[in-house]
Amino acid sequence: MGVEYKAWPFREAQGLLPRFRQHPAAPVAFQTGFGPSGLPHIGTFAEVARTTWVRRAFEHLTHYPTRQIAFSDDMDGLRKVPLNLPNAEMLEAHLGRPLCSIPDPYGCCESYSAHMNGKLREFLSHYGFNYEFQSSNEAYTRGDFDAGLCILLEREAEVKAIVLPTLGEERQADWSPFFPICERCGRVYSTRVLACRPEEHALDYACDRADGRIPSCGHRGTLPITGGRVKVGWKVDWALRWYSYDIAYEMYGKDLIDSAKISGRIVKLMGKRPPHGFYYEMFLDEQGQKISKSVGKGVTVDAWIQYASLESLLFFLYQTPQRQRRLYWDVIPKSVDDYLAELRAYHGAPEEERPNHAIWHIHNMGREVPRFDTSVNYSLINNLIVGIGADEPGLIADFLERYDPSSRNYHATLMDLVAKGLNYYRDFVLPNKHYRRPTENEKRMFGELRERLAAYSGDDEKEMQAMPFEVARANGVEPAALFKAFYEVVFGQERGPRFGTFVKLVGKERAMELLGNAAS
RNA sequence: GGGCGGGUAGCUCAGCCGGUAGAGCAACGGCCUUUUAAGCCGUGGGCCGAGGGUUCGAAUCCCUCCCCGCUCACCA
Repeated sequence: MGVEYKAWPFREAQGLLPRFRQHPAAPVAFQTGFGPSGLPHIGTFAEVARTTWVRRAFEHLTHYPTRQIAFSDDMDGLRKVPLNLPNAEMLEAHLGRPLCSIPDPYGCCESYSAHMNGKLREFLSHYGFNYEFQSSNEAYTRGDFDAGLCILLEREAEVKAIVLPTLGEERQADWSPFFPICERCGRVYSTRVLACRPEEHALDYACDRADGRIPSCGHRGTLPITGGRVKVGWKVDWALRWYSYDIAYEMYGKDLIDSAKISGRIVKLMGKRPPHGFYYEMFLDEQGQKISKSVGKGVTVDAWIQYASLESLLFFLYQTPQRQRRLYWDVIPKSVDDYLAELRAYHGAPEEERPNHAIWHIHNMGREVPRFDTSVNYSLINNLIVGIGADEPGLIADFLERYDPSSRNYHATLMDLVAKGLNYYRDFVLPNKHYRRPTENEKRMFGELRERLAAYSGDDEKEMQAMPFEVARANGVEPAALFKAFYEVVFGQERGPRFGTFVKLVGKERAMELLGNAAS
């Protein structure tokens, strides 16, 4: 191929090329992970989106078939009860059991993890991602991992040699790559491996490792390692997935860099090559803290969608994944306008340059790129909303379409921007306004202004503009003081739109209503 | 302590496969036949964290150091 694209998804895809000198026999597998102990959050969304971009870039370069797996770790045990879930007492009783064998705290699905998995699938499908869902529990039970498990059992000592040095002294004593699920009490975090029996593909264990709130039942027994009766621990589990599904690509947060290294060594030990890795930086909240998974702090996908388009979120997520960035409400307006600016620029870019644009990646490899050739943008809309203090979308749109007639060609998009701008205004601008009560003198002037407006039959901007001046002079007050009072009382801000323009825009009736309220 | 990222205008950041700095907001000034501006036009403002190196030339590449943040060292 002649062109070298420098956009990061292409750099990633290019890193993958040396693995496939020949056309691969099976679709090239890209994977994302999901921990179903909580609801899917924006990090999960970001990971799936970014992986999709790399996948598409790879397809663009090679035309090889690919697949994307969303893998859910639903065999993991519950170590502590999340704060944001109902039925905490019930969950407490199931600590240490795999998520897939704990009842749904919401009571609607067949298990805890089934609920979370359902949410994930709903979430990803709703936003149009292409992926195959894979449950860890189903994979274990079905035997997807059996071959890999047998290799791990044979080479248990070597796996230990890799993992033990990374553990604390205390854990080293009884740590094993294998976590048997106790046949009697069903817990996975209370067991301890006593002996491995590689020739029988089995191991001996004891359920006597009570830890904190996780009890043990004291049972001792022997279990085959296959068929989902035994799972493997974290880094080993990751390696096992890579091994069993021939994962070629997986990205992860920078907190997992060390884990990925360990897992890579394990998968090599098993005889396969680790996937091409890529780590991304974490998003920070307003205070510069990592966005929490369990506590509903920070921006969620659904919340973003209320204030701006999905595309603007994707645009945000596309930018510099390896740089730490703040993800907070105040980044939304800028992101929307940056996105719209890119959208305008995109159509003017030469064909061969387009794959370097975020727009190309966001809109299905440049196949479905909308147009938005108008100067209207989100900040204009927000300013307008603040300026006229109106909450009628039609009114705002009217003004915009007069302001720039070309915006009429994008009416639907415009209305969406307006609706979302109004949401943003309501939730983030309005709470910061400080309305004050008018003085008696000001009330009287508002009343007089209202009467003048009522007595006037035309709708000439200049004539209406003259009214506040007349009222102010008649009361021996500086016009500036009256304007200021008007803005502070009606808009909750020191400044506002030109009076005549404002009345013309919102209509005399509405203006009189506002003045009437202010005067009472 | 290890790993990762950042330190550029008052604030938030872009620029970083080298050619003497940009945007948005804020500030200031001006404009729409009257003093009010959602809007428009314009202005000011930065030894680009510190030092050294490579180069004709470095915010941009290399080295050292300082500061800030995140993250792993317990668990998946």
